[in-house]
Amino acid sequence: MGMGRPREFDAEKALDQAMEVFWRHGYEGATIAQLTEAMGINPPSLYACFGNKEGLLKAALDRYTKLRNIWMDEVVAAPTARAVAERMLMGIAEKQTDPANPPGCLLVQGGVACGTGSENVPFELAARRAQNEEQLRERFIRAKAEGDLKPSCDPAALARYVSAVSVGMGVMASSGADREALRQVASVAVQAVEAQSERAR
Amino acid sequence: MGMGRPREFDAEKALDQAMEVFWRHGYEGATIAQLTEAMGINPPSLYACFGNKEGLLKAALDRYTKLRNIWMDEVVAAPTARAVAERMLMGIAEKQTDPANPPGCLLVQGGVACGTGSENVPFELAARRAQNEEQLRERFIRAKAEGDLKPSCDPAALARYVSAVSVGMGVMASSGADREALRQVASVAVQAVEAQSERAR
DNA sequence: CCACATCTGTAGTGAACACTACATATCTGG
DNA sequence: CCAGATATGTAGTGTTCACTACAGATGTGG
Repeated sequence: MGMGRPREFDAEKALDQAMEVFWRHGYEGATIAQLTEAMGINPPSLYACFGNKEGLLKAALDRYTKLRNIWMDEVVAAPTARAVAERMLMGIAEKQTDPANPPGCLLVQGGVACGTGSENVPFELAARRAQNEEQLRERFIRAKAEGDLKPSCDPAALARYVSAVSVGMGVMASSGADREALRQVASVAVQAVEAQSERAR
Repeated sequence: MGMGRPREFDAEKALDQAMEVFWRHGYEGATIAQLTEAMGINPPSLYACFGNKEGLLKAALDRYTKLRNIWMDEVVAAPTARAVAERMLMGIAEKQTDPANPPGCLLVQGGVACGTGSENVPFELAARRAQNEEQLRERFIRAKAEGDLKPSCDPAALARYVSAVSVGMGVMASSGADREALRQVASVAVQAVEAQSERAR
């Protein structure tokens, strides 16, 4: 038996375009018409490939978080907790104002609140944000074990803090804050991590 | 000539209910049916009183920011920049996990990204968030003049930072973070303000 | 008590939405 | 080259959306 007609579009290129639409308009604000237009395909191809709108979002999130996790691996490779925080927040200041992408962060812009029928979308995004927080938490636990962070420091709280700042920066970026403004926020934020550090500065 | 039939509902009570719906579902996720049901009125009454959905949102935001500004006045009345930041962020930890309201902050949950036709809603929310940042900024400028903040400190950057943290906490709250988690974030965040303070601790 | 103005409830309106039926096209295995 | 399988494009489907026409109700000024 045959294998059927092959797909005529590149699923990853299409996902990149869908990602941008969700990023700019949010899950509910993005329409199938906008998505298919950006992806260069027709609705039946979208549904055959991704199931439904939510399936498309999840596929786009998979792609987004995959790239992001690679970057996070570099972030947590920094030598100290302070350096980790600085590398992360300064990097976020760059990324969230990169003109190649919509401003802000897809994991926030995708939707913090949704209407009936899409209630789990915000949870889906929160779960992916939690992954990054978890990476930070583990890194800070190690930092504490290494004597880099003070014995009184709570690594989980510190990870939550850095995660919260990055989310806040994302919202600011999406509402027009420029790169320099975000850098300033990052710069101040890092000082809280420094305050939790053993004098290594 | 007569003055017409008087309104049968309390506009402020109705606004409180509408506020909660927007808060929980966001601007786009909230439907007129949900809003009218929560407000206890029918669509024509809503449109006669508030113009349209966006007018209703603005009225709800007016009410929300009015109450919030009263609170912010108390916040900036704290004696030092550090105390201002602590009072604000700890207060936000309480408010954003108050079971009397939906979790998070209406100025964020209302919508950080919107679809075509509602593009100005995120700007509307951002403008109201900027009001609080402005209040903080002025307070920190004063703190610097008073020698409470270091001469090297940028009050605008510090205000942006505290504002960003509060937004980040709001997103965390809406995705399930409990009061204690937010308190921990606030506690860490304050240390960055402390680092900008002249030794008054 | 009458003219006028405004509110309220019922019952819709057209438009936009996510999603799909169906005919056609393009592949593989035999 | 044929049968089975999957993709594509056209053209819809029913549903839900924000919003409103209209008729009746309830007030005030003269």
